[in-house]
Amino acid sequence: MAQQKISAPKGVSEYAPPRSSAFEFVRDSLIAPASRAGYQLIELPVFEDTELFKRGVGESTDVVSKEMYTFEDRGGRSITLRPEGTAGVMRAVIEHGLDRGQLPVKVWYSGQFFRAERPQAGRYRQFYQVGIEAIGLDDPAIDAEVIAIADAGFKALGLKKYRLEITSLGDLQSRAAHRVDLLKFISTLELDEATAARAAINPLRLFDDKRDEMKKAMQNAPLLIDYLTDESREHFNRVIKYLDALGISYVLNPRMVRGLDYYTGTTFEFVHELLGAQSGIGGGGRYDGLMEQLGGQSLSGIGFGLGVDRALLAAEAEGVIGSDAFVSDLFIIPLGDEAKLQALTVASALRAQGKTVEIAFGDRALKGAMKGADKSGATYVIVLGESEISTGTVELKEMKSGVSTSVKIDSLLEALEK
RNA sequence: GUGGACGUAGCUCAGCUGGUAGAGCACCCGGUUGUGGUCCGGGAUGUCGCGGGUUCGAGCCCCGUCGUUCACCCCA
Repeated sequence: MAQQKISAPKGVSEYAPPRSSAFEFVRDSLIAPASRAGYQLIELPVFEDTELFKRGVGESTDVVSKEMYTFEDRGGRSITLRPEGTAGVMRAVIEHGLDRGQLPVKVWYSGQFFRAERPQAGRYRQFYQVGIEAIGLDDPAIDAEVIAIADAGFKALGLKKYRLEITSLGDLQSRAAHRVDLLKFISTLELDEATAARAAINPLRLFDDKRDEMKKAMQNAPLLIDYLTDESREHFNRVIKYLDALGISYVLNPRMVRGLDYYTGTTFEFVHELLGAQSGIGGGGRYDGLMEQLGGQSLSGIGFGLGVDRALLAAEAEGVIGSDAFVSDLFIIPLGDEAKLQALTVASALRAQGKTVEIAFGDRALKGAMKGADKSGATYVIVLGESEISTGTVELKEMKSGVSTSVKIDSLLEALEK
């Protein structure tokens, strides 16, 4: 009796072969530059105390107020599936006293995150991000380095059609001054109910409105960048100077808005041109008050998160995804029971030496097995039957040329390495 | 969360004004006994997303539901 099929929960992204190898390539390419810059892996739980995100990310944010997967565990604790990476990293850094050692603390992470949004292409309820955090250094040079690492990841992937947008959100003083004038400006606007509600929660949000009439209305709104304190301005100017020196191109976007409360100072976003509405492939910035907010010492920090799913979509859209499909070195076709045993032995020995070896089990006809070998893209094929076993010699066939040479089974390794 | 589009074999899709489903690709087998890619021949496959309704009769019409997708929103 056929049972009813069970399908994946709504809106999750998952990757099966052969696309999974593209996913793997994207994920690894994006994060590789981090370890080359001395960042070390930090592996964290996917669920945390709900309070961590409320306090870290901010209760007024959409992410926390309406997009979290929160539930009570069996001990009555409120648990939340992590919607982003930074808060968890800060929690762990404080908990393990990493900030008591040499600064900055430099870590990278990779994994899945969860947000209960309405799904569409590039926006999933479970999605993948890689990211880094550099904690405990105010130097604008680290800002530039962090941005350069993200940019290097996208470049390593082969992406071209994206841009880096950058601005500074300034410090508390800068934002307070700006907020007063911005609210004054907004009060002169006629807003519909939903928009007014958004403005009440975070007036900066109005800069993000996609509607033309709103864009026009906000044309003359006071910009935060014009309210930076001398210190914030100087910091930002130096970041820009370093980026120029690094040859990293960027667009200044003083209207950029970020959805997480902890951002301060340098803030940036990578936007891809071919992705439609979900075009942000990465973003990050400083979060100078976060650690203290979470009960740690008062250290600054900066980091980014890159969307692996979206970067994959972008790579596919640009047609730059490398065709590094799985290919084995040797494909063994055993004929008969005795040969299977022999094939297993030979394969184990070669695999122990680092060779990728596949065996055609299942007693397929030789023709079918050869077809399988061909499809697998294997470099070499051997047929293992009675005569081969008794003579200890096989015909090593190179699939591409069709040429085969006699090789002793014992010297297969050397033959493969030629 | 709001509004719109779509949902037919593993994949891409066709199916005229309602009459109980097809193509290409992929897959499997064979073309004389142990060597692939081309070619030729043959073959399997669908509760037409799901549930109701209208009708003598629905893949085609109506309602609901689930999923995907586009925009808003949000952001990776």
